[in-house]
Amino acid sequence: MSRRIAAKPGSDEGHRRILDAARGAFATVGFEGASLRTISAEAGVLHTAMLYHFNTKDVLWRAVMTELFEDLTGRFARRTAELRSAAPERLARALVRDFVHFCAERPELHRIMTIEGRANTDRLKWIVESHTRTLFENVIPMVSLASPAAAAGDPIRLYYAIVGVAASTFSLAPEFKQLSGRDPFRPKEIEATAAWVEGMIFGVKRSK
Amino acid sequence: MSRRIAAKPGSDEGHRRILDAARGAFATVGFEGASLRTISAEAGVLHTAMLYHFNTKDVLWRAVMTELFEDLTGRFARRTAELRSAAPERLARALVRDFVHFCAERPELHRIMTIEGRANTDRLKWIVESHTRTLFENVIPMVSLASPAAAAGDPIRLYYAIVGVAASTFSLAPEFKQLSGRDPFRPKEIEATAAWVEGMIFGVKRSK
DNA sequence: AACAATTCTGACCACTTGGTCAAATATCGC
DNA sequence: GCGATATTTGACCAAGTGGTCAGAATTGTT
Repeated sequence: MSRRIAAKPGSDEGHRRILDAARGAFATVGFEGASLRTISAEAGVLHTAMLYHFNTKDVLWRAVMTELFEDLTGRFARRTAELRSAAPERLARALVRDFVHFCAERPELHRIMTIEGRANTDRLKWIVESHTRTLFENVIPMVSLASPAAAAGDPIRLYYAIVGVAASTFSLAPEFKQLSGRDPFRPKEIEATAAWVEGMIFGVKRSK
Repeated sequence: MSRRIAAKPGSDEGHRRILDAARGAFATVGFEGASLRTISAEAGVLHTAMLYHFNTKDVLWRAVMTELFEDLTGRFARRTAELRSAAPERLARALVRDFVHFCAERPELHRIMTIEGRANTDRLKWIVESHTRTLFENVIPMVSLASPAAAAGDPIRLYYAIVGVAASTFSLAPEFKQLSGRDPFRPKEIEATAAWVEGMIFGVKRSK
């Protein structure tokens, strides 16, 4: 009956609900735009209780980002293990599709990245050095290995092209909907996005 | 000697300086994140003087957006007039290059669009109906006309692919710099961006 | 039942937010 | 010069900001 979120000490249900709310807020209005009280209210918590769990707004933001990136890298790691002995192109195509589905399921990562990427803040420095760079250096070579055309180009540009095309319809879903009348999160649209990215990287679509 | 920005009544130098400051603020921290006082300070004005010129924050934001879009559509109109009797592909390529250069000169448009596109606000509705839709319907057909591959695909997806690839390195310049050590605004990089977009739309690069 | 550790509450702080308003000042046509 | 108009100022407002803190409530352990 009480509004408290974590019945037992040590339970991290409180953390989870706060993280969920914070992720959404940071993704739509950015770090500065999100208010601790708004986030707390949506998590069913007083903002002071939240400051007890995460000492500052900054710590909360870092927790959100770490969780998001670990989800993505986890998916990549599992897929890489699964297709360890497959052809490079099969792995690369699978990773690209995984990424598109991740962007559809969790558009918040790209949304936050496109907010934080536009100003030289401590947050940007932290996120690039502790997450983006590793991801970039681990995944892009696999794609380049599988696509001669991609390998011939600029890896950094390949990275931004993939991310941009894979994520933007989800990241800008409200605009996409208003402009086209279509819902980018419908399975058909997600598949179309994946096909588009695959086509951009590997050229002609592989039949079947 | 005084801090006042408009010596003569009717002079719109005040408007211009305020618009410049507001554009930068809205582009980096978004509508909610930007504060009238911060904008005013950078324009060398009291926030109350600015509220005299633009009645509300909303009006100021709309003024910024209108100016940005009119710049872009103006460039497109001039180019279309210039190449009225040229081959469709030449016009389409020129428009794409114009767009890349616009994104490099004025990354604020894309930055603001990627902030506003993620939530269903009155601002998004207004901007799509009064600017984005017209632009989309006027320019994309020209590209589709010139590129069979592009015409075969989904116009909306073509639009998002072009915008994403053309603008993201500029829009996320700080991240791009930190990740690659390169400056996306250098002429060589701008040219590389244009070449990438052209290649994506028209396939193989046309030799000289 | 008593204990300490954990978790939650609510009052409070200094500061910033968008916006109003009356009064002061600057500029113009005359 | 004068009067009218355009512009700028600074005091002010209610509301919201991130954060602190002392105390209350809840918990697992004994």
